[in-house]
Amino acid sequence: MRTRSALVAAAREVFERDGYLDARISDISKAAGVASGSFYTYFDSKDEIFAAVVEQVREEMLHPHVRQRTGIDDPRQLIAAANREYLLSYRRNARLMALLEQVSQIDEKFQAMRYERAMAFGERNTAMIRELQERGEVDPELDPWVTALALSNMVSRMAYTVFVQREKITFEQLVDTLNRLWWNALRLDPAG
Amino acid sequence: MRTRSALVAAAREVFERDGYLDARISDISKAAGVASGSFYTYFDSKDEIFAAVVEQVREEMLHPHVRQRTGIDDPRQLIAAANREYLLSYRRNARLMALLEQVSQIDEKFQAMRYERAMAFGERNTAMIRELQERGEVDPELDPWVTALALSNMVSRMAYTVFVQREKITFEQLVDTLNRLWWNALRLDPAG
Amino acid sequence: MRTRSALVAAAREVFERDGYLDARISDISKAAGVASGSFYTYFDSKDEIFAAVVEQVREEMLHPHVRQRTGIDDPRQLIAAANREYLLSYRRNARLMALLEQVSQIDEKFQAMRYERAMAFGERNTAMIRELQERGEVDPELDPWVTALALSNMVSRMAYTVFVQREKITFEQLVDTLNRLWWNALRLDPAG
Amino acid sequence: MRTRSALVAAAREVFERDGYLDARISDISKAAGVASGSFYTYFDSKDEIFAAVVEQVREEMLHPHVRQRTGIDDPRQLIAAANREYLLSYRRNARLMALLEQVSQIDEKFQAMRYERAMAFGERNTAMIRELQERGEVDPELDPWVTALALSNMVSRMAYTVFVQREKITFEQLVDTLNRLWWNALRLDPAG
DNA sequence: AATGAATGAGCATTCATTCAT
DNA sequence: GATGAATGAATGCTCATTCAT
Repeated sequence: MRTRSALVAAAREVFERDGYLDARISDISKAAGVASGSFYTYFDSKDEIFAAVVEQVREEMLHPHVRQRTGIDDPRQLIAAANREYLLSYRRNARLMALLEQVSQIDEKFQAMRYERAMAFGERNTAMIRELQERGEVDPELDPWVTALALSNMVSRMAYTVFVQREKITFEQLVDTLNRLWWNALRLDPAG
Repeated sequence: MRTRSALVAAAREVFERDGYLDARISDISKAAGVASGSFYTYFDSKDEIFAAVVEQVREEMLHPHVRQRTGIDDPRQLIAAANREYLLSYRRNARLMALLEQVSQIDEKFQAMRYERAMAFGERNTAMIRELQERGEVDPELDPWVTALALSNMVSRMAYTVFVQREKITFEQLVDTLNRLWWNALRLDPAG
Repeated sequence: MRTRSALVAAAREVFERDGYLDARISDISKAAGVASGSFYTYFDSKDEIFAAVVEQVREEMLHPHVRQRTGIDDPRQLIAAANREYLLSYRRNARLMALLEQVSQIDEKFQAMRYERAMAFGERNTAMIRELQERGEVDPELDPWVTALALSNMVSRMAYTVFVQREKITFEQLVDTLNRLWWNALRLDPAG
Repeated sequence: MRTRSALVAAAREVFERDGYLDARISDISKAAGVASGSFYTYFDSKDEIFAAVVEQVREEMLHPHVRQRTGIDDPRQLIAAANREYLLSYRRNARLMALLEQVSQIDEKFQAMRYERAMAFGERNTAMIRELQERGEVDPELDPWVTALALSNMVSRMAYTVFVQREKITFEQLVDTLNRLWWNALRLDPAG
């Protein structure tokens, strides 16, 4: 099992350093300090170990930051909190997020994974928007599903632009603007 | 020159069918009905012929749609027109846009190309937003540059979601929601 | 015919610049300012045009320097004159001689050519040595044929060492030493 | 290591049979009875394995023939012994010497190698000639360095002529004539 | 005779995967 | 389980040669 862990850790390093395509299985084994053949005791292919890397990171991201919704009730503050959390997490794992973006363009399996993740986000937000519309706090003309997807995409794409492509925008500038855009877009009154 | 055209046409076919990575140069030659060596009379590498495909499509996109801004003055209508035009164009070339997205994750040269294109869009919109802020028609709290990038990203990402990932959203639903989100986000009053 | 001449001249340039192996037929045509296909109107292959280059140089070497033995009778002076002439000619055409050396290692046809040339030289010298032995002026213990070959090889190899490999030896130093070595080797008395 | 040895042995065979240029790496692998890819476990290129072949032969040539100078003091005998030893060794490895000659005309790396070897020989002989001149046993008019190079070249070139080009000269005839030519050339008196 | 685009055989090289130890 | 040498399929690229114009 130590070998397996070493391989996953090494794989993350190598993937982040060389990119998915240029990462050779022999490089991963070498970085893990094991023989090239040992790779196949635990994984069958490059995409399988990549999945393991992603899985490991997902666990890391969940464990220490299990923020149960801390009783925030104001929708504006709720949105702001969610955006900040997402952006912090993205920044923390920027290299891996870049990698995921890359791999999802190369391997269909991961394209599906990313898609599902986006949909999950979307659904959660859809529910929120719909509820707020029913409460009369949000522009009733907006289609909740399309709106949820669009705003989520806006945030994730900006995270990519700033943290991966290194567009020179400060973190606070980014969060602040995205929050305002969400609020405005939904016509969430500050009075809310 | 007939050979060159045949190669570019064949390349587009093969790229759209197999993806950039799986497209073999020999396949392109074969699809063009020329000898494998003929490829190298016109191109030096796969990315060079891909650039030619992109260039050709860009020309196609410019020619018949040279819409000089037809005297639209209302910012809401201006935004709506731009969104519609962009989405129509994206839908028309969806396969190629998907390809560009893929290749820009694989080849740094195209990553740069896409980045520059995004920046150009962004700058145009930044200027518009700044002007509208000065006229008092747009939320003055928004940072023009971050806002422009965010909203552009929102639109292009939704185009990808709908036309490439085939998320089931109708064209009118999409344009309509994106327009509203732009207007709301900027706090552009319907009154103009 | 102008095309043929242009090709031969261009071939010499290209061969001397790039070496036999790296010289491409298309380069020769380009250097001659003719289409690549035109090469085949006059030559069938690289070694054929190389033969033409060699032939042309051979003609150049004969024409202006037709030194009939100008009544030299002293064997020592005869040898000295032959050595000097050979070395001057070698120096004048050093690049081509290097090329010949190279090509004779690559193409059997030219190996045979060089061999025959060496034999011709050898035979002339064999006759001379035999005659001098009969006159009692040369060491009678020496085998005329082996001696002739050995001394010829000594001179031609030193020409290569000095004019091609650029070993730092002055021309006069070279001629002088080789002359003495010939004379000594044959035990040709200065008294004549 | 068995594979490496098999490759070097096979390479020597293939090189001697086909010549350096026509030897394909796949042929060498095939002759060694290993997969084509295995070649690259041990060598990076054709010239690298050629260097290994040369190295191996050099070792073979050194081991069994470590002739410490057996107290020969007479310069004539010393020269005779050196010539005989050189010619025997050349004859024993004639095919490889021919190959070296060929490759040194093709690959600059080996040209340099051959040149250095010739210089080493030359320097040893230069020292000997200078010493004999000081002792008054050798013609003082000869330049020691040019003489050493010339006589060395004479011997090595004759070895090539006889053992590679198969000029019909018996071994004893060859050694004997070359010895006399050395002695005469230096004016080394039989009296010692 | 001249052109030069088109041809396609030929070979080096990489690297995921296997398997005897 | 671990090893790592051996495997061999797969493909890009060059360039001498042809031939329709």
